[in-house]
Amino acid sequence: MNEILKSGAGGASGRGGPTFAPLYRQTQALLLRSLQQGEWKPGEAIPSETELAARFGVSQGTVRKAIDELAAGNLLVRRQGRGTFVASHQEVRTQFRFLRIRPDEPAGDGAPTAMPTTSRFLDCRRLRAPVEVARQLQLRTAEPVVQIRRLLEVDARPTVLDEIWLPGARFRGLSAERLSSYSGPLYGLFEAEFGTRMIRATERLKAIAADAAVAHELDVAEGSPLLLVERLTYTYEDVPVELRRGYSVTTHHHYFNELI
Amino acid sequence: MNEILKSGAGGASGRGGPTFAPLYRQTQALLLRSLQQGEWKPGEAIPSETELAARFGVSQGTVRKAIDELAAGNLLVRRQGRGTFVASHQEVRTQFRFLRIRPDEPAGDGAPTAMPTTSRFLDCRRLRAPVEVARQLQLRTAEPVVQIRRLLEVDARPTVLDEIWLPGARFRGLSAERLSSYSGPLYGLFEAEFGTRMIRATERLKAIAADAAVAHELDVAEGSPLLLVERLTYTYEDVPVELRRGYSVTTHHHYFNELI
DNA sequence: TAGTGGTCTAGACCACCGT
DNA sequence: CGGTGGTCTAGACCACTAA
Repeated sequence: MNEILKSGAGGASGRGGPTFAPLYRQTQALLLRSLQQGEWKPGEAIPSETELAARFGVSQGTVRKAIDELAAGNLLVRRQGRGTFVASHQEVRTQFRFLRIRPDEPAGDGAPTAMPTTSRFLDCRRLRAPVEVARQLQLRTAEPVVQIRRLLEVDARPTVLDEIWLPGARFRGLSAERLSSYSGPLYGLFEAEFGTRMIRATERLKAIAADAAVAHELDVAEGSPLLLVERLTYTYEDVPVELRRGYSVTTHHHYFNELI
Repeated sequence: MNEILKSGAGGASGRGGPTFAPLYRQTQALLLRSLQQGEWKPGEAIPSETELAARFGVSQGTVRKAIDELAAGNLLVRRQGRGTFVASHQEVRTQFRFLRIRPDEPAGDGAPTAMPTTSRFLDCRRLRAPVEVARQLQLRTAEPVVQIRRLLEVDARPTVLDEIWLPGARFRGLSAERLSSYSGPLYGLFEAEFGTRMIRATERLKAIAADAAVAHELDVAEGSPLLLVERLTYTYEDVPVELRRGYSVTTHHHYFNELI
């Protein structure tokens, strides 16, 4: 199981020839491979820094730097005195990393404390991917996809109508029953049941006028301004695995963002 | 000019008594103080790591870690072989850190290449702070503030109407002439002419219906859905120094965000 | 008490930059 | 070439956690 690092591995430079990646990046790549292959599952501890240093034949400091960056990217979580763990969407800390809709009043800038959110599934169907969905998910048109629609109620108000598209091949057993029998974050289900961990996402926001169908679901007047959040979510190696369109009522809520 | 660090300085713990901050955090605090006091101006190089290590009486590795975090927070910029520089809003890299509106089509996820943006100033007035503005800027109601209104045109389309509020005391000589005679990013002017550097910002986004006045400026129909971006910008030590309300037309543009 | 991550050091060497 | 940041190491000690 030991891996040997040599100068001369991986890395890509600007022009032509391949360059040499620093040891800590090679170490990082090996860790990423193990994570992707599921050697350690979400929530589990990875080996200690000393152990990894021995395995990879580098110093502890080098392993440390490799882990540092993975922890910064929310792939790993360090806990002093306990170890380093594979991040999981089932944990509370990670809960609000991807949900940026907040009630207007209470919390200042920090994460909302106990925001009573319930998710109601409307339907879950298997379809052939429309052109635009296929393009964004990097599938061929008409490849099988799963479409989920659900309503998020925050503070007992219907607030977000989500329309979620997933590659059919990757989410084979996904069904309406499976969804409604599961409580907890959707991404938690995905990582536990389908081995697909959402790593990062890009979002595009627009203001649009509610059409009749959406207005009805959200209990607002047709033509009301809605916040449209289009999200593309990626798993390891920058593979897009979820397209999501969220239609949000922002009369008592807002989308929160921090620029650093 | 030398500073001596001892165990026992700064830092705040959960309960009661003060705790000891690690050396690299104390170093960071000293660097921050120098930055805030303008010992090194935006765009200038700070002393080398070795030099700082000697000045603060710590090892180079400790200075390095202190700088690492400041660089991660975009306060400093490292350039291999050249030195470490105070970040500046006058540079091109920093340009799009705070402007998240992008044209729909061209660029993928990367920063837009040569997005033709022109800023037209509508007015610049000195007023007494309305309640809500005062609250957010942590001023007393009716304290003097500067209000700037401007129109951003992207790709020759009127796209964002900005309404900017600044504390009057901090921006004393700011006037319409000063603004129109200055080309370049607003934050560049603020840091160069008023010694106030914008460090981070929080934004709250909503979808709203355009009222008559805003609709007229943006050349859209009254009631059209607009993206409202309310930004609170902070300088050193988390002091809020700018409140901005941006009304964006998102028919051909969107607000881009990345979740990590 | 043993094991983990967190801090700190000193020193070596490399990669890059300007002169 | 000299100076800068970037990498890597080995070892010491601290702080926290769990058994």
